[in-house]
Amino acid sequence: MSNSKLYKGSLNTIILKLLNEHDKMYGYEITQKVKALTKGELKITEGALYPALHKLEAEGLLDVEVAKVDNRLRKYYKLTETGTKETVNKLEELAEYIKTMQALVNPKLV
Amino acid sequence: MSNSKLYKGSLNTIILKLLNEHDKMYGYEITQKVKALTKGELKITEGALYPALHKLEAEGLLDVEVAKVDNRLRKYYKLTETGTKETVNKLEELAEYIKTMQALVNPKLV
DNA sequence: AATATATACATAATTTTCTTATGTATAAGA
DNA sequence: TCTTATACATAAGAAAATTATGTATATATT
Repeated sequence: MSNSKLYKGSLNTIILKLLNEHDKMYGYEITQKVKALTKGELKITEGALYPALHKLEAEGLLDVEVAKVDNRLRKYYKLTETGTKETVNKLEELAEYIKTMQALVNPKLV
Repeated sequence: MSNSKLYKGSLNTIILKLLNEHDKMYGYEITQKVKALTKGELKITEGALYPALHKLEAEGLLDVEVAKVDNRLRKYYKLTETGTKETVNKLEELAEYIKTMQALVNPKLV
């Protein structure tokens, strides 16, 4: 994912937020979108992404729809209602995380 | 550590930064300091903290000094020179992480 | 005096999340 | 023809945490 270990635990937040923005996306598209948005800083590996998508689907946060484009398989994922609610939670947690870490590394400013 | 998984991977950064601020600290003191600075948001568990301290020491980032206070053992940790350099790296990584995540969750602002 | 809580360390089993490696298959470009 | 891009998947292993224990002393409460 990156040389930094801080991204551990962030993958679900990233997936959910992207699906919240783009309605429906397929796995490979997510990897490319993340690469583009972060200017190459962050690369989502397939070994991390696909199991994560399967798990989110199993938990009922994502719905999947299979399509065939140019004779190739695509699995489009979209948020369920529960998934949309969970996205809000994840984003709140991210904001809280950033606030907390800033309190720790920059105690004078907080 | 917290209900949020985002803290996974942040523990070393937190330890190094606190030691950078406070010169020398012992394990239990670190747990209390984190609790206080984050107003209870973040609780470092012993099962995470002590192995992390041992590893940082084994990697040469921390020096340890044992003391007896009130007939109880304390292990004071302090940054080595390498540890101080690594603290700078970790803080840069944290800043980069926050920047990257903001690009992902708030693409319009970036 | 007895009991609970706080201080202070430690580790072992398990879980979660990721990396690395590998596999299949089609399309497009050099 | 061969490499790169597209598109999925999983398995083995590593890393970092959780949860559960364990030891021991000091202090506060009942």
